[in-house]
Amino acid sequence: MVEEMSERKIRVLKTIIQEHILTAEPVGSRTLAKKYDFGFSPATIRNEMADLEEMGFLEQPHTSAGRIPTDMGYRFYVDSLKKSELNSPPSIEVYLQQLAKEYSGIEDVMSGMTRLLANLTQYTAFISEPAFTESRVNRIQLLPVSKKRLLLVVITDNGLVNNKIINLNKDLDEKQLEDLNKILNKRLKGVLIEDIDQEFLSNLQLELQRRINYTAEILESLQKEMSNISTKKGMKIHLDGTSYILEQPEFNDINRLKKVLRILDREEELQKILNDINNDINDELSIRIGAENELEDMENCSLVLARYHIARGASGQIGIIGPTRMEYSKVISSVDLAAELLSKLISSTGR
Amino acid sequence: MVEEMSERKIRVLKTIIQEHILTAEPVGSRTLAKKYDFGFSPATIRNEMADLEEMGFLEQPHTSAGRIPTDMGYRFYVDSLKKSELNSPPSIEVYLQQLAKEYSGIEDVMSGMTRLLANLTQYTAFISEPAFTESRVNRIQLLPVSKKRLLLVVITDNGLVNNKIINLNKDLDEKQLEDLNKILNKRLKGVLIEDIDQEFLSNLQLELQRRINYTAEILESLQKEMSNISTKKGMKIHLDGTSYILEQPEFNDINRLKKVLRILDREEELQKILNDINNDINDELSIRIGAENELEDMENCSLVLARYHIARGASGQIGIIGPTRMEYSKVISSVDLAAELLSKLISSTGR
DNA sequence: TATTAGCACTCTCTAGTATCGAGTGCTAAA
DNA sequence: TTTAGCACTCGATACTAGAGAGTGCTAATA
Repeated sequence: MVEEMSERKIRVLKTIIQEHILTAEPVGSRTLAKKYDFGFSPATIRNEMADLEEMGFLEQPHTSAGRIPTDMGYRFYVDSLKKSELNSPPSIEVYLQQLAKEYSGIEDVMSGMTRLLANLTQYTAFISEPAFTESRVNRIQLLPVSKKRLLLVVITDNGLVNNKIINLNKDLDEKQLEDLNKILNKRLKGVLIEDIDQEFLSNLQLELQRRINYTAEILESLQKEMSNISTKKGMKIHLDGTSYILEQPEFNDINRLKKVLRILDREEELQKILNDINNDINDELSIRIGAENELEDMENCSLVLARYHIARGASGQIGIIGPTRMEYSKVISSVDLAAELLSKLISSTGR
Repeated sequence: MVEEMSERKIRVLKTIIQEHILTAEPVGSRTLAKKYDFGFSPATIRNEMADLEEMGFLEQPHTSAGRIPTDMGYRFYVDSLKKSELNSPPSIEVYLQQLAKEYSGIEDVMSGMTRLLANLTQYTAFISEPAFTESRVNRIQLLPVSKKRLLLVVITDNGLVNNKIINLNKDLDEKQLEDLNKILNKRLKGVLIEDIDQEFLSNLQLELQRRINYTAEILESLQKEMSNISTKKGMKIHLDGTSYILEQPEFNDINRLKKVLRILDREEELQKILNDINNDINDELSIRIGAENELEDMENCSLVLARYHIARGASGQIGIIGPTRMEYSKVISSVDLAAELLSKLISSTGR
């Protein structure tokens, strides 16, 4: 029952998948034999196809149609792709210099890269903002915004910036604020973001209470924000090229389209998907094909994503969402390239 | 030829439009007479319909179908709606208190309100971030992020916050930075954002050069950012409920859908649309129906938007994009309510 | 024994045709 | 001025037939 995968079978399978990716139609033996110059006849291909179907790599939409790849077929294809060499990416340096001129500031780089990746691949692209894991506080600053309102700015040793408005019940004068800033910096500088938890801060509060009459609310906000940025909960996701999905013939079916767009419309949904993948592979390129995705509504989609890195520890995700029938070869090399570019763009200090 | 608009015609027209909004189908005289209890027969309605068609308020998809409203028909309907009373919105205070608890910080309030408005109306909602017109600098602060990298934070007198990373070619030490911050604050506090232009800054530079050796790049970035935030160019637009469009039967036609989604996918496109409307009406609720929109691809859509205000001058836009056949009554009152809520939520100092 | 030509069969897709029904415009009567 | 009546229009739906692409199986071939 369990057949061996002969060289010829592999060749046939790969060709079918490539042809299907190209045309979005079921692939038949006759067409295949005509278009590609195998050394054998359609009948032989038919036999191989029947075998490949039995093995689970192909399926027929209906009895008298050609074959289309199953998720398992794509999986085989993708795995064999990763081993062989991919399109060597164009020189990174060229891109880098140009991009560095166009964008400044993380926010800007992120949305710029998302767009770039979407344009490059012609699929929907996303980038999640970096989580602050293993980052240490380098500077913390409270600035007065208006009466009873402060801006909290946190800058880490690896150059990440986060800011947040804090609403208060009482007012603090300039002098108190300056004191507070001094103490906070003194006590927090060099501390790991994830270590600034409730316990840490209630100790801090004891010290503060002696000098400043009103700190509970500030520390509470501080703690909440620290936990947010270190766990990446609610972390922003940049999205671009959503409308490219519409160009894919498999999504002319409005119900399929709805499923996907509903996911893309909900940031929390995406966060959940990314976090799940986050946990099981840490560094390599991750690929989820069709039903490999936890979410049932993603069954017609594939997801290709990489992790980009900023200095020590801090990292985020960048990738593509497209139909199962996507141009994996192109997408994989593009995501790879984009991740590398993004890492360099953000980490590069003053380019 | 130019007929008078009798009371009865108005009644028929309005009823047809309401019925069409409800069903999304062409409205026929028989159905109408059966469902609504006019004092006259289908034949009379037919005559009125023929008149209304000649006057441009209705049209027939084909000879033997019922009537659907034209853009002009909707326009008449909407104008007459605005005069009569709309659904009185629910008590704002109730919402306010709840929302103020959930959100903190502008970013948060904005995306929260966008989602709220989308859920309320079941159409796509958007909010543009407030432009800094008529805002004055209250505090300006440069913070070191890493070598050759600064964070510029600008806080205005009306409580708006903006920040931006600046890349430098040289490095500044703490002392220089402190000096620079002092001088910048002294010279810029109270100045209108839009007054901080090239000329203003080149004067400033003369003064600075004496004390700090390296400022050109910083001032250049400062100027660029000031011009960005005062002209609202590239101002962020929050969007939510995009997938609600899919529920509208008129967008089962994939080509119509493509047109709209392609616009929503491009922030610049939206910015352009909003800026155009921005210019011609300043305060009241603006409504663009179908072909009234400049953009041809918006011909099947209507846009309802209001301006929200934060303290003196600073304001942004909030609204809905939906099919021409939208529930104007509900949408108008919702947008009105949302604009008011947003204004209060953002301006409220410490609620 | 592996391959292939031949052939009957299957199933989707498209075009053509008939029918139904909601809706219209027009005419003539109330 | 309104309305009942009626012939007519046209999209939507259902049905049918034929074409085409593809298959699996069998028997002949290398």
